[in-house]
Amino acid sequence: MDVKHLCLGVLTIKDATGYDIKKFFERGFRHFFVAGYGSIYPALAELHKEGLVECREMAQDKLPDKKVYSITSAGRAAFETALLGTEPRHKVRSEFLVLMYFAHMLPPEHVGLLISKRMQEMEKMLDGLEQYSDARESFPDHPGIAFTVEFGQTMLAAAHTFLKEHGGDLQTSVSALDHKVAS
Amino acid sequence: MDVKHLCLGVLTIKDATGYDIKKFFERGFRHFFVAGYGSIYPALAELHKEGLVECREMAQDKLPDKKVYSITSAGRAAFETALLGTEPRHKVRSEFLVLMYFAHMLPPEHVGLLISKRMQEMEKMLDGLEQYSDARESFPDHPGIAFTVEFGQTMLAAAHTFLKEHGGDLQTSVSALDHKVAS
DNA sequence: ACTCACATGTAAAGAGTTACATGATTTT
DNA sequence: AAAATCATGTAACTCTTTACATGTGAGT
Repeated sequence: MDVKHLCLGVLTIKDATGYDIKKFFERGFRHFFVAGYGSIYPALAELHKEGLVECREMAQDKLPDKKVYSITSAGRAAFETALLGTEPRHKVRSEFLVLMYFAHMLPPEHVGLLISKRMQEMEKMLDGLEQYSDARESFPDHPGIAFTVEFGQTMLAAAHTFLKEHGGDLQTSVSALDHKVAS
Repeated sequence: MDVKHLCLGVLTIKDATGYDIKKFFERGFRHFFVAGYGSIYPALAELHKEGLVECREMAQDKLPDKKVYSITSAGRAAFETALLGTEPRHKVRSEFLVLMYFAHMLPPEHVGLLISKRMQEMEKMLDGLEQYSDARESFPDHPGIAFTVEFGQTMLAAAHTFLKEHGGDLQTSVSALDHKVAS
């Protein structure tokens, strides 16, 4: 399941331009999949070459032409096959937690700053997901959308609470160590 | 913060072979950083070339020679610098959640299977973290270890609970859609 | 003045994964 | 008999990230 297939997946929901797809990613699944233009545009070009999507070019006033892609029936079939063969991985790569792991090697204030920054990011993501709070009604035949949104909300809330409750303690411990080293 | 720097980080805690480092990764930070031999061994070779680690070769009976690495003072300094310059990213890439997002395109039993598999994996990871339940006492000058372990336990528990409480609903919704399509 | 939204793309570099290659010992 | 543990490494492949390249219009 790479960016190419995910684009195909988005196109099963609605027609879209590369730009739209990026937006869609950012809103709906930023918390579990990230993709930039550098991978989306080449993916769409390839899908087109393979006949899995069609493309209508639309001229615009004072703006570059829009390329609206739609999925073909071959594309839909390919996506379904890909889904069935996808290994259900779930990988986290957190430089933030690496930093927390080695917090004892950082200035205590830096630790505090990192934690509050991370909390802010989480709040931003939670705000983004809030826009999907009506997913159950808006997408009655896509129950997975509400499911993943609620999953994301649950995870983000749990992480946020953890940092709020234990972040201070970590900073305190690091400070204490600092003083010991200094003495 | 790449595998190279993380290896350096592990070596600030204790001397280790490439094999040991992999073990260490698996136990202590599997929930937020993954690395295989294919990235660890080349990383150690480079660190050695750069003088950031030293290496003692130890012959063994009936087993290949062991290469035990230790960090040098230059290595320690390099790691501290790297830490201070590390962007606190936290990225999730979940094919599992992609599958859940598109659950309506999968056979309902498949959805159920995916969820229970994922829950089992989580249980395994929780078991792994349990071995670190005494981290606060075992590593009194590394408070970040207990912090990240508890963070991981919190996240895994929250995810597990979510799947337990809502996984069935998703499967039910998908089943209902299936019948509608069939009719 | 500056930043955000709209809109598409390329190219090089960087990083990690997977598969390959080898092989004895211990546990199940 | 099979699987896991111990132990090291290479090479090709795949994929993504980052930086570059260009430009208008609207809002603050």
